[in-house]
Amino acid sequence: MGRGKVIMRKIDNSISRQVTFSKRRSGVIKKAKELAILCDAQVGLIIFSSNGKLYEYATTSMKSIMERYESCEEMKMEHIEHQDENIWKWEAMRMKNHFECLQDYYSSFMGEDLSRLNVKDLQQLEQQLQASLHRVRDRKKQVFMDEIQQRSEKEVDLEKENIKLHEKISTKELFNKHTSSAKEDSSGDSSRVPSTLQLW
Amino acid sequence: MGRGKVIMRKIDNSISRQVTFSKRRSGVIKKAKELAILCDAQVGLIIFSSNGKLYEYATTSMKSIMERYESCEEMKMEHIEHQDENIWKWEAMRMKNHFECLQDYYSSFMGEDLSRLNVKDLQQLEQQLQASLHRVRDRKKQVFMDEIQQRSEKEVDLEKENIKLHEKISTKELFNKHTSSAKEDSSGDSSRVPSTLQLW
DNA sequence: AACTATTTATAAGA
DNA sequence: TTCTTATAAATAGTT
Repeated sequence: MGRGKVIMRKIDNSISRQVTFSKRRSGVIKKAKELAILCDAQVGLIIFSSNGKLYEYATTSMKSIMERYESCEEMKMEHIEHQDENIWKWEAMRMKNHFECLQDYYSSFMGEDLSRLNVKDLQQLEQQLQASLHRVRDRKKQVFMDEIQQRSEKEVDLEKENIKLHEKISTKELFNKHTSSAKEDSSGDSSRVPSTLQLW
Repeated sequence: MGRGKVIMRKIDNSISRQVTFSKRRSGVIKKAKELAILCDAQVGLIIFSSNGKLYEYATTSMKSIMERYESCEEMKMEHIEHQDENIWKWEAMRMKNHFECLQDYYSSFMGEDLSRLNVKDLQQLEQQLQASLHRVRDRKKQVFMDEIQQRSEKEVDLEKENIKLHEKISTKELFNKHTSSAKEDSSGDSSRVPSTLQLW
C-alpha cells in the first residue's frame, strides 16, 4: 500500500527505516486499538525501536495484560506436562510452525520474479535462507540425536536387567535340580532368549 | 477497507464479531511482523479474544520482551524521579538496554552454546556482532559529538559576552578617568581576565 | 509534515 | 469456514 511494493527485509537506509518505523508503528497501534474496540478483545502491544525507544499500547494496563498472559502460560505448561504421551507430536508441530513462519517471511520473494532484485539483494536473500535452513536442520539433528541417546541408554539398562534375570533363573534351576527331582523342562526356553536385544 | 465503512464500536452480532476478530487478529499480527522485520524493531503482541483465548506474537520470546519492558519501566521511573540530574546515566542505561536487545537477538538466532557451531557460522556471527558493535559505537560517538557541539556553542556565547563585558568595563573606566580623579586601581584586574577561556 | 499513486486489508457477499 | 471482490485504509515514494 504505497507507491511501490515493499520487500520484506530490514530497510538498509537508516533515515527511511526511521520514517517507516514511525508510520507503521502508529499503523499497528491503530489496528490493535480497532481490534480491541470492534471485537471486545484485550490487547497488549510492546514495541522497541532499533534505537531502544519503547512504545506501547494496552487496552487496560500492560501490567494486567502481562499477568493474564503469565497465568495463561502456566496453564499451557500444565497441559503439556499432562500429555507426556508423545513428545514427537509436539516437536513435529513446532517444526511445522517454524517452517511456516519462514515460508511466510520469504513467500513474498518466492512469488515475485527475482529478476527485479539486484545481485546484492539476491545474495542477501540467499544467505538468509541458508541461515534459516541451517537453523532448522541443526535443530532437527539435535532432536534426533537426543532420541537416539535416550533409546541407547534404555537399551543398556534393559540388557543389564536381562542378564540379572538370566542369572536368577540359572540359580533357581540349579537349586531345583539339587533339592528335588526334575518335573518340568523350562530351563531350555529361558536360555534361548537373546541377551543382546530386547524387543519391547 | 472493505465493502463499507465501519463504525468504531463493539460489533453487536456475535458471529460477525468473531469473524472480524479472526480476520483482524491475523492482520494485526502480520503488521507487527512487518514492522519488526522492516524496521529492525522488537515487538511483543498479546491478544485475548472476548472468549478468553490467547493469541500472541513476539520477535524473540514474550518472556524476554516483557523483561525488557519491565526494565524500561523502571528506568522511566528513575528518570522521572531524578529529572534533569544526569543525562549520562540515562544514556548509559539506554545503551545497556540496546546491547541486551542485540544479545537477545543473537542468542535466539544461534541457539545457545557456541561449541556446536561450525567455522562458517562462527565467522558469520562474528561479522554480525562486529556490525552491531559498530552501530553501538557510532551511536556513542554521536552522543559524544553532540555534547561537544553543545559545549562549544556555549563557549562561543560566553566568549562573546565576556568581550562585551570587557568593553563595558573599559568604557566605564574611561568615563571615570575623565569625570573624576582616580580612587581605586580596579582596571588592572579586569584586563588580566583571559578572554579565550571561561572556567565555569 | 503533506500529498497521492498504489498496494494492502478487509466487509460483505457467495 | 473459505474464497471472492468491491471498496476503504494504509503507506511508499515524493515534494
